[in-house]
Amino acid sequence: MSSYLKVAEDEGEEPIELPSEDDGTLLLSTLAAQFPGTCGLKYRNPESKGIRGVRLVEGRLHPPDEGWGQNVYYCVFPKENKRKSDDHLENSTAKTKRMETKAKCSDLIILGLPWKTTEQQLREYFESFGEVLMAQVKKDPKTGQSKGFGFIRFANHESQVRVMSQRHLIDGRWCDVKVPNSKEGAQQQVPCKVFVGRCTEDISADDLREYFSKFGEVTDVFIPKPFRAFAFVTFLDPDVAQALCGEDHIIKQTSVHVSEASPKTDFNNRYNAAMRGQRDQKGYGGGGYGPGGNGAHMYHPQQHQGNMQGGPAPWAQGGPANRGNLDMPNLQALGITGQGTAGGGAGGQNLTNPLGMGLNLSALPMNPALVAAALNQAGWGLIGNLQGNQGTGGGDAAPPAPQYPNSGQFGGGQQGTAPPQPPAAAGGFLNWISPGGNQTNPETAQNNTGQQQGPWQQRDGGKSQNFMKYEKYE
DNA sequence: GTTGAGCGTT
Repeated sequence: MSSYLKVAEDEGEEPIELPSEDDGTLLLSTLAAQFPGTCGLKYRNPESKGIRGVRLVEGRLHPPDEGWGQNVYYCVFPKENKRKSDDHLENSTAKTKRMETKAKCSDLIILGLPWKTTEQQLREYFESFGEVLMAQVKKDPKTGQSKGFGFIRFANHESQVRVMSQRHLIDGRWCDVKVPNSKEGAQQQVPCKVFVGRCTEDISADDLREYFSKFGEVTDVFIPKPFRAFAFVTFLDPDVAQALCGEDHIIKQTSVHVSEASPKTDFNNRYNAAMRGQRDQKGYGGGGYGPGGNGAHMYHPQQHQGNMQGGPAPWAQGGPANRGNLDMPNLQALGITGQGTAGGGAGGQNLTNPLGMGLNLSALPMNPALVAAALNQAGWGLIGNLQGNQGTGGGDAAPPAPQYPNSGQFGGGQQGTAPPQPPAAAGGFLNWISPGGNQTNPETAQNNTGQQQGPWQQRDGGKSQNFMKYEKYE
């Protein structure tokens, strides 16, 4: 049984009660679900009056010796520390940091916003990830009704990268953040997402997440409703996703088949079919990840060069890449659209990856040190989890004791059935948490109830045919 | 029953 501890964003703020795991620890992911961007906890020691930090090991926050007690714990945000530590960064970190600040930000689209979320709320939510230059909620000009999506722009690219690599619980709904379609070269390439076919109805999102977590951190599971015998699983690391493609896996005694997740519109499918086998002539900056780049498998061999100077890094050996031999990060999906100007003159770069040697994001899950450097400010707790997950290396090595960074749902098993929709509590974020501390797992809610979809069905009326923007590719 | 929902008056 989990107990609850009080956590507030800062002193003077109202605490939220968060559930601890059976072992008494608090998952950083549980914390981050309520306080995005948090990297740790601190509290004021009642005896010494001093501020104490909470031990964080592999994504789990450990209670003080005397237990969580009635203390109110406060979130630690990376930005707070940044100013002080900036000048004392180790070289490698400092370099990474400089590079990151050179990468340009682009607008990001936020999909799935609650109708009631305002621009101010949107801004406030994302400010915990970094300076927000712009926040918009798109509305019907006549009625003022939100269209359920919006845009933000960060000042720092690191914030953008961070925000794009996870989903966001905003006002009780899970929202996706992506580079908008309208941005050049922003097609989702090198999918972190795989298609899982031949699913049976008794395979839940949790089952999929649990099963696939042994290969790498799973950032999302999507099961279309009504049941259609397939699902999508998204990994943090595109290498992991790629490596699994083509394989059969047995989940709950069912053989499921993993393959590439293809773009979802009819147009895109037609487009892919048309482009397959052709060389990409334009629009994809050197070819590669574009649907027409290299046949069904979107990796372009040349693109390895940028990352492969002198061969793979030792820590990469035997990693998931071993099965797919794929080293390119999902740069574009992370919003690195080719505008960056990473310093240094390493060879082997190419047009598609101007950041080349600098920011090998695909390495993140396998190289905690680089993770630490690249996501330094984030804290994230990924670090511990990634360390755990890298055990996938060596091909058939026994999976590490799995960490489940995103939920706490495994600690508690099938905890709670979510309400069909979070209550539209009045005002403010997080009010959907019932006062009794009766938290549900919104992710489970979204993926398992099949009803959470809320306003989505009504949003488009099935008339979205925004194909015009693709004309340039024909 | 093997491909998902949503993309910007500037």
